[in-house]
Amino acid sequence: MARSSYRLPKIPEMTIRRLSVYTRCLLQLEEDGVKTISSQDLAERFNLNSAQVRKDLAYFGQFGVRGIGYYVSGLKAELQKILGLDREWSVALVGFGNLGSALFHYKGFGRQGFKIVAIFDEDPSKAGAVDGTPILSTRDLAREVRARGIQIAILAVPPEAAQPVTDLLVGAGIRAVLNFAPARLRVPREVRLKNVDLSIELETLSFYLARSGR
Amino acid sequence: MARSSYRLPKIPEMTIRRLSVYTRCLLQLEEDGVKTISSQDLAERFNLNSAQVRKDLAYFGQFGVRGIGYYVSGLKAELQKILGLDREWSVALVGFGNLGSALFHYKGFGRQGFKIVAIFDEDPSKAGAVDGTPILSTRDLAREVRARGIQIAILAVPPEAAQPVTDLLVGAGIRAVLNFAPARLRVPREVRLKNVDLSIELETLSFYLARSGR
DNA sequence: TAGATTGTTAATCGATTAACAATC
DNA sequence: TAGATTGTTAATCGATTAACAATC
Repeated sequence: MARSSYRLPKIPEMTIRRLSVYTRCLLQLEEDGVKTISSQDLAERFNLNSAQVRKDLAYFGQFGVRGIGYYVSGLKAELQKILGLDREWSVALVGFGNLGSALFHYKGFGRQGFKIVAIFDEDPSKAGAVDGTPILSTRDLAREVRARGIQIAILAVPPEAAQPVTDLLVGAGIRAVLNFAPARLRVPREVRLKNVDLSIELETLSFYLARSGR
Repeated sequence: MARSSYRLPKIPEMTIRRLSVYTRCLLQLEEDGVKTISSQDLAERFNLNSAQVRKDLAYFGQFGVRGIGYYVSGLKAELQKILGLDREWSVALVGFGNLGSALFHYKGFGRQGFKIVAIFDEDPSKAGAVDGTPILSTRDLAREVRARGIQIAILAVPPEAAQPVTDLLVGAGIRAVLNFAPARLRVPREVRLKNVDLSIELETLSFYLARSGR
């Protein structure tokens, strides 16, 4: 029952976010035919410090060549591997109202290996399929999540449904939840939960406006 | 032309985000009829340190009573004022596709004084109104933003339209932009820009899953 | 080789937490 | 008054940045 006895070193969340930003930039650079890039050059594109770029990478290994910089496609591939973007993740979209449907059609997801393999909705009249993706009943959530080996759930249900649906997902062995419902969710520690809270984003903007006067 | 000669003290962004979280909690507590709350009690609800709660508040003044804690409705009112939630902000929703429409129907916004007073879309066939909110042509963006005193824009346009639309908004004197388009935008320093980047959120989840093994 | 740029250590900066005198 | 809890200072922790030897 003992877990692996050494701990994975803790990586700052901001480092992960930057890695994700670097990766996208490298993708673009590769398309543009750029072969190598220095930490200095990469940092400047995002108003970061070049030491920070190097340190972010150093958590995971040595990817550069002294005097040269980093080979764009080599580094891109390494970062994709680190971020788990070298494989496909099976994703469930739960809730197919306005927001769910918007997220489904959002191009950015599938692009990087996140594949929505099933959509779930309470409303049985929505059952069927969109663009080849089955729309199933929330009643079958647990069974289908297991059967389809779904690892990640995107939650776009009304706030009052969020916790019950999460409990079903957790019971079915989901490993990560990206929650858009304005509700605070409880999940066991082994499940990664990430909230996208639009109110907080708007309120931080509002703070700065209120602060700088009319 | 000189700006006010003293600088506003810099408040950490994380403090603002927590203030927003506290406010929502206080709203709930008030509804539940709770009269006072201690920093300890407030902190526990979010796994924070009580000193952090007190310090967050201390940036803005002294709101507590020694031996008692904080009066829920008093503190709520103070925080709302600090966050600019004691007034209405005029918001434009730009882009009325799937995502725009989802954001429009999202309940969370209007709740706290963010009023979508106009929707803009390229497609003239969408012109008209939803729930009493006018849908206007992006061609009239600058004029309408000025005429309606719109201060905040929510961007839900395709990535390639994001920068041109932003330029129009900036030209019309917008003060803050909440960007949902997967595009890196350039705005002058006096405009607050906040990106909601769904890919980064998903990729951080993916990182942790990839990391902890299958 | 000379120039460039990495990987890494040490210095700095900023945010979180502990501790406690002030005081309700 | 005794107990509780604030506001704030000082200690700690962690993340960013500067500096530089290693090396392509």
